[in-house]
Formats: sequence, C-alpha cells, structure tokens
Amino acid sequence: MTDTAPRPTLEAVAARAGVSRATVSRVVNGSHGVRERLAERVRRAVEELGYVPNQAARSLVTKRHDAIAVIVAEPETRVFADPFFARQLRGISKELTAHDNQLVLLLTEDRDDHVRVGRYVAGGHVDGALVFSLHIDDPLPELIRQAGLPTVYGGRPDFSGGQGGVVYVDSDNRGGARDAVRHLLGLGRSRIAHITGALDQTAAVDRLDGFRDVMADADPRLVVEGDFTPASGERAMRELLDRCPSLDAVFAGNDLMAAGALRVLREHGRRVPDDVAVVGFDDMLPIAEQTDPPLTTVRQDIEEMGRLMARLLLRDLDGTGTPPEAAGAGSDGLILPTTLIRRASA
Amino acid sequence: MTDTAPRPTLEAVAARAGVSRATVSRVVNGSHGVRERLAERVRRAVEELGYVPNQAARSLVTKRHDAIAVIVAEPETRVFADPFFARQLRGISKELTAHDNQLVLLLTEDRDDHVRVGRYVAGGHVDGALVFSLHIDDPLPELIRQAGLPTVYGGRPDFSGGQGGVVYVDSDNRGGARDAVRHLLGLGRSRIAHITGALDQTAAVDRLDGFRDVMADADPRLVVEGDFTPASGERAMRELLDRCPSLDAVFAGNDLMAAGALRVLREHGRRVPDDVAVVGFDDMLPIAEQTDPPLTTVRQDIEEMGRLMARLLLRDLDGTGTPPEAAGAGSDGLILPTTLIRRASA
DNA sequence: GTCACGGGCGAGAGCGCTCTCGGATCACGT
DNA sequence: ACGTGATCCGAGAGCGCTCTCGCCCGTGAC
Repeated sequence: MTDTAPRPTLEAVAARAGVSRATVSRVVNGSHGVRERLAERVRRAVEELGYVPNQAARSLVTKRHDAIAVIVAEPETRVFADPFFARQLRGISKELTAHDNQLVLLLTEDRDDHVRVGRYVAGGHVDGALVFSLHIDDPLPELIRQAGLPTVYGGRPDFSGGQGGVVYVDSDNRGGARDAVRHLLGLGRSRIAHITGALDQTAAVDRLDGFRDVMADADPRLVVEGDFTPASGERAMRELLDRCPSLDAVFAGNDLMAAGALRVLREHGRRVPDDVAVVGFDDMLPIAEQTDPPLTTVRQDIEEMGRLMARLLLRDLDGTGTPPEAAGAGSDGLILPTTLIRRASA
Repeated sequence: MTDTAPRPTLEAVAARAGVSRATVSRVVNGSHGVRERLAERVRRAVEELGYVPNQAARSLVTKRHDAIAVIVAEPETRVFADPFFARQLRGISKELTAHDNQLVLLLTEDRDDHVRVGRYVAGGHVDGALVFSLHIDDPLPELIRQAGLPTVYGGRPDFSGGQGGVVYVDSDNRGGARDAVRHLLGLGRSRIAHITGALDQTAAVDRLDGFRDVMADADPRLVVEGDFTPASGERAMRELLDRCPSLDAVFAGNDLMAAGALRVLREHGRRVPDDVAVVGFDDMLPIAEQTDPPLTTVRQDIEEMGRLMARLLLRDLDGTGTPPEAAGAGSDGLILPTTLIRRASA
C-alpha cells in the first residue's frame, strides 16, 4: 500500500504561491476579485502540489455536500428483472456528474432499511434525494418529507403529498396505453383484452386507465390482473382464453407478461398476430426483440427520465429560492411521452 | 418547505445532558469508560434532541469517510443488457450498509470520465473502491493504483497489477465452461461448437479456455467469436452451420448469444435439443427461462460476488494492518463456483 | 496635493467533531 | 488518615476549509 502521503492543504498551496489561504480559496472556487497575475501563480501552485480540496472541510462550513441520494425501494422483483434501473441510473449519473455532484446509492428491501435510510437522509449527509418507491404502503416518503429534504420521485407516487404537492417524473403510461389500444383498434380488432400489472403500482393503474379511456364499454371479463411477471402473463392469458375465446387482441401491462401471453397463445394454437394481436409495454430489451414474433410495444425513454429527475432536483438545489413544490401549482408531475414501436406481434 | 431547523450539535447535547462534548462523543461512538448513569443521560438527550452526528465534521478529523466508491467502467452495452449489474450492486449494498458504509456510485463511459473518476478517488473522498472494469485498454486501474486506494476488482482484471498483485472476485468461468462442455459430452454429443464472448474481456477468454480444456483437439472451425450480444450469437451460429453442418451441440459464451443461436437453429429447421443441444452461460433471467426451449446454462451467484467484494474491501479497511495485497501471495483472486442449471435445451 | 472611494487581499474566527492530556474522583490497602 | 492506582471526565487544541471584516493601496475628482 502506498504510504498515504499527507495530501497538501490550502495552507500549503498558499505558502507556495506566496499568498493567503483566502486568496487560494477564491481562486479554487472560481470567484472573482483576484488579479490575474496572482491567480495564475495560485493555479500553478495547485498544479504542482496536486492539490485537491478536502470535501469534508468544505462541507463543514458550506453545509452543502454536492451529493444526492438515489433511493430505490424495491423488494427484489422488478429492479432485477429488467434493466430499467440501470438505465435510469445512467441518466441520473450523467446529469449529476455534469454538475459535480456525487451519487449515493441506497437500496432498500424491508421496513428496517427504510428507517435506516430515513435516518440517513435526515442526517443531512446529502443535499437532496431521488426516490423510486413504487409500492403503496411505503413509509419512506413520509420520513423524507419530515426531514424536509428536497426530493424528486421517479414514477407517480401514490400519495398526494400534503400541502405542497410532490415533484415527480413519469412516463405517459396512460397515453401510451391509449396509443397501444388505438393501434389495435386500427388493426381492425374489436375484442381487445388487457392484462394489468400489479395494481398496487401506479404505473399499472395508469395503464389500465388508459385502456379504459379507449375501451370504455369493454366487457369487464376482458381485463385480468397480473403482477408484471411472465408467469402472471401466462396465467392471465389462460384465464382470458377460457373466459372469452373470441378475443382478437391483447394489450399486456408490460413486455414480460406479453412474452408469457405469447407462449400461451402459441400453446393454444392461436397465431400471432393473425388470430390474436399482442402489444406490450416498456420495450424492454432484449426481451421485446427476442420474442416470437418480436413484440410490438410502447417504449418509454428511461434514461431521459433519470436525467430529468436529476435536472429537476439540481435546479431546485441551485436556485436558492423556489423549492420545487412552490415552482408550479400543486403536485408537479413531469410526464414524458411514449412511442409505439411496431414489430411483428401487432 | 420545512424551514431547515438547525440540527443540534454535540455541544447542544452536552449542554442538555450536563456533560462535556467529549463525554457525549464517547457515548455516541460507543466507547467505554463512561459510567452507565451518565451514558444513559446522554442517550436520552440525544434522543430528545434528535441528534445525528455531522459526518463532515467527523471525517475532517478521523480521515475516514465510511464511504466506498463503486466504479463501473462500461461503455453502455453489457451493463444495460442484463441485470447483473443490479444484482451485484444489491450484494454490495447489503454488505456495505451492514457495516454503515455509504455506496458512492460512479458510472463511466469514456476516457474523460475515467480521468474525472481518477481525480475523484485520488481526492480522498472515499475509503476504498470496488471496480468493474472489463475492458483491456482501461486506464482506470493504473490511476487508482497511483492513488494508493484500497481496491477490489469485480472479475479477473487483464493486468497483473505490478508488484503487489490485485485483489479480485470472479466466477469460475473456466470451470463453469468445462462443466457445460462435459455435460454436452455426457449427452453423447461429440461435434461441440463454441461461440465466444468478446475476447477483450477476461470472462470470455476464461470460458474459451474452459472449452478448450475439455475439447483440446476440437476442430478450430468449431470456435467462432461473438461479442455477447444476441445478434452476434445469430451471426456466429449461421457461420458455424455453414462451416460444420454436422455439429450436434453449441456452448455459447452467454445466454444472450445462446438465444440468438436458438433462433437461427430453428430457422434452419434444426430441433433443439434433438438435433443440436445448446448450453448458455450466466443464467440470466428472465431470458434463460423464456427461450424456446428453456435454456440449459451455467449459473453464477452474482449477488454473492458483490457481497464478497465488499466484504474483502471492508476487511482490508478495518484491519488496520494487512492490506489485501499482502494478505495472500501475489495476485489474490477469489473464485466463486458456478452451477449447471439443466433445462430443456441440453 | 489632498481626500474620498473602491477593489484586491490578508487576518482571523469558526463550522462540528475527535482525541490527547491532565485533573478530579473513588476504592482500596496500609 | 494517607498514599496509590485506576477510572472517569472535561478542557482545549486542531482537522482544512470558507467568509466576513477591515486594511491597504491605487485611482480620480477637486
């Protein structure tokens, strides 16, 4: 192990440049009011000594940490079944590093974790939080709210957020669902079924709402609840086939369930898309492309979602005024558009 | 927005408990030598005031940050195509939070990012690093080495690491590959082909080596290089079919390529596993289960890998002595076993 | 030539914590 | 009753930085 060479301090740089600490600080932090000649000398000293500011010391006085927490409250399933998570992180990471902020990742599984995380964020170690909390009984949002930490949610939260409203970024689940169903209608299908996601997640609810927007008078038996897993897609498909053998299209709440449905349809000798057209949601790669036939689906721009969340939060942090709640009226949702990707299944 | 109530300081707790700062510090940090009566008073004061230590102030003097960096140097592809990344993170996260360490995530794409990351870790903001750097020309390891930061690598690095050796955790790629090929042999197959991963990654090389361990005298035309993507699996499979129409088994370097191969085989009217048996690697869910037929593959315990990396690093950090390089002899690789998962494809 | 003014710079306090050191306290043996 | 450790606790310095304050010097107006 390289003997931890004591890192040079501001003091050292100041000595070398023949100026005071204050001046070095000014130069390092890009403030004005330092004559160019001096500034140059300081910069050279910084360079020569390989000076890097001690973040802890700085935070101690500025009360800023240039760090934000990304909290993912996911009991295993969803996060690991698909690459969404990684994509969002990528978007967030890009935006944060572009603004010299650190990303502190907090993964939680159970309520104990939540309390721990709550304490952590309340401890003022980070300047803000980005939260992915998709389940309905989650105590975390309340903990964070109490801590008064600037926060942006990923996906529409299931709670109203009290007085101020809640800032969040989401895909246009409802609109995307409408597009999917209209596409099916456009194909001349009329008996369109829907396999929903887990209805304790707002994304599933919103997609169902979108389905209903278009199919207001659909036979209620054409809607079956799944839980976003392939197995639930299979089960739901069997049930649908059993209830309404005459159906000619299925809109699944995500690609995984669509893949399950596809298998059951093939098993029952229904040709896709000839007999039954199938549309998924997410455009989860590589699943959507690998199914047989490749899946027509609704794509959301995951990475952009992450970016946007970060941008929103940073804007809030920078702008000394206007907390995000006050910026707009009530609950501030930013909804990103979706696009229908046409492949072979519908 | 909750008016940021000034958080209570040690001083405040001390005043309330009627003791000195030093005593409060002792109690908070669980040190001994404080009479129970006093300690109890302090704990109550902490509770009442909702005191949380200021990490910045603490770090300033202890020079510990209780934070480790997780650096993922991935040009897009692999990280996002599969959930490995998330799984490893989960493992790491569990282990770190169990020891009250923070996880600072650094995602990098290009060389500029690497320099930035290098500066960051050199800046002494974290106590150690966990690095996933799979590509061969990566400048990052060298930067980190120069910074003298305790580091554990995920996956066997492609460099020797100079004097000390390098600590890493990896799956038994070579052994897993051997198992896969032996399984195929056990099925009575003899003309076994291999589709390799991108050979600038050690995992691909090791799997190829495993293949060769068993098939030392195989026709060299039975080995085709892919790059871990489904498309490359398709291409490679076509080439193999073209070169050696008589092949009766394929061992693919990962599940994605196996899925591609499966499609091409079907397209060519070869039945799996009757005509051609196929084995993948990774047991990447849900892909491996969703192929037709479901994929026989080599599973690695990804989450455990993450855990282990974290544990190794923490042990190094805690034990004031023995840097990991010195702990064993030379390059310290910890190799995790793999298991063959039998499904329908072989 | 004098005075007011303003911009550039340094002195110094202080952020909240840890940790060393020495003083107080207490139990015990003599 | 007094010395002797051992134990417990507080005073105070200092970690590396930022930021206010005021000094100094240069400039322009008179």
